[in-house]
Amino acid sequence: MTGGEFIKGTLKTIILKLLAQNKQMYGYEITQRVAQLSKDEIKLTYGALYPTLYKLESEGLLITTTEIVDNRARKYYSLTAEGKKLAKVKVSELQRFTEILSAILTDSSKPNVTLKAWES
Amino acid sequence: MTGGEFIKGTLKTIILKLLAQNKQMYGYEITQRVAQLSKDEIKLTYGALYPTLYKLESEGLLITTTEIVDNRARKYYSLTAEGKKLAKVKVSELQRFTEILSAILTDSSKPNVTLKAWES
DNA sequence: CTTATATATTTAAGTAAATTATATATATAA
DNA sequence: TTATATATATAATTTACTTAAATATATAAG
Repeated sequence: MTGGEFIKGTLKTIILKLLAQNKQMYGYEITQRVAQLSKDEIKLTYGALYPTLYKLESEGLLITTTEIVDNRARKYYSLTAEGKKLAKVKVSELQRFTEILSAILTDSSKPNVTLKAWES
Repeated sequence: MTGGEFIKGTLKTIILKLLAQNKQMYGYEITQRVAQLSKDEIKLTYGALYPTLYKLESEGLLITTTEIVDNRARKYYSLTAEGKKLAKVKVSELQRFTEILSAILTDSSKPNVTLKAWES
């Protein structure tokens, strides 16, 4: 993923979220969708995307079906029941995280003089 | 950082933000402040925190001063001019990123049938 | 007085997750 | 025929964490 080093832990969850919404998507499509939703500010790299998809597959969270489109094999990914469950959990965790992060970034308060535990 | 694998690329920016706001803080204080602001949902690990502080120092983004408090050395960190500049940039980049991420996570639209570039 | 908990910093080892780069292949546009 | 778009795969490298352990002092609790 490119366009900010911030993506780091979030790729798996982003993929789960998109697949939870679309039933089936192929790799390239996922990169285009993220680009679109982010107004080109986030570009997934294939070197990150495909290994992550294989990992999710190996964990039983998604399954693949291959179709021939325009004479080329296209691999579609869709969530298993387990994948759907995890998607919900991960999406809500990440949403919570963005809220906290946002709160930290917009906070303007100063810490109180740090009291020792036994002073409080 | 613990309490979510989502932190990954964000620690440096969080530190810069807190120091931009407080002129000087010490390592332990930073962990407590993040815990407080996140209602204990994010706990920085020292293994992540201190190496990041040293890296920021080696990059000229902050300087340290040591004070003796309660008979123990305490190392205070504060931003250099360059650190302050970078803090602004990074905080606004990360804010933008959280907005995009939040948009992706809450989006409920389906992609159009993917048009080929030459079809659009 | 001994133990547990809190305060405070440091650093090594291991792992996970990305980036970068490369390879392969077909289709359409210029 | 060259460039760009579509599409997947994977190796090598780098970065950034987690986990764990070491060190040291202070206060609280029993």
